[in-house]
Amino acid sequence: MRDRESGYGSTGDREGCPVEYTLDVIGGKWKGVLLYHMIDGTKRFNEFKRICPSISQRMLTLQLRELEEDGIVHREVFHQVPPKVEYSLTEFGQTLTPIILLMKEWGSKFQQNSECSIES
Amino acid sequence: MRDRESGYGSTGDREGCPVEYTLDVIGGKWKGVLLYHMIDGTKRFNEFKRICPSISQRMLTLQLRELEEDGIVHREVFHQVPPKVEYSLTEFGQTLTPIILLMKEWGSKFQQNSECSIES
DNA sequence: TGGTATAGTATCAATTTGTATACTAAGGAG
DNA sequence: CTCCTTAGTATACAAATTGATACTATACCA
Repeated sequence: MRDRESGYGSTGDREGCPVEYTLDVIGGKWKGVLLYHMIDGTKRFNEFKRICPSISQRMLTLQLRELEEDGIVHREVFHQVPPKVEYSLTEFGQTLTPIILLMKEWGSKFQQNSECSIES
Repeated sequence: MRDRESGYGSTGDREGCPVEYTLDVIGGKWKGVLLYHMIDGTKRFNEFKRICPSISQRMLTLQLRELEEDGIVHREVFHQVPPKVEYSLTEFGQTLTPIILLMKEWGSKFQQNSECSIES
């Protein structure tokens, strides 16, 4: 598990914490998107690169590793040449799908430029 | 509305986008928490400071302003002395409550140290 | 005249996050 | 012998986010 230094004192001021905890797990810039793509099955490293080309290799690695550390994602290495690594949701990770899907619905519903949006 | 330069090309690789859009709106380090506390009614600036003392005054201002810019939160200034400013969810902001509540549920369920979570 | 309260700003420093580029390993193809 | 592939690391750097501290305005209260 990753470090979670919440910095809370012992004063019991943690009412907002569950939400904060959840956002800590899925709130990374790319995590929700990666999770979303794993809902419909296992994905390989380069598949992610193809699906979201705007994420750099380094960030992809880092975000996937954090998800792995949090027990959300299972990483399976196939010792082949060329190498093959598959990423999938763990059982624990699956418990997040309702949230992700709800976020997807909300996003589709309210995103203005739902089709093009590429400017100038 | 805030800038949203997604940096996507014109290749239509935006399947993950709704999730990304949603996270862009509520994914700020403190936004989910602030939203969560506004679900049960209007909050004043100092109430937020009391509820989550680990957020600095500056960040509180910034995050609330972003939520305001995104049309999620309504900010009402009362010209009194000492000043009073009330923050509440807009109608649009209310559409986010299912997500926030789901995140709260998930968080409460899986957070290890749940010693002092929600009162309710 | 000074202190209290609220809701902020302003400024700078530190931390976190992200990007770009080059590099590795290992086996097979040419 | 060199190039191709995949799934990364290593390094250097830039940008964005966050934090710490001090400061403002205004009216009331003593």
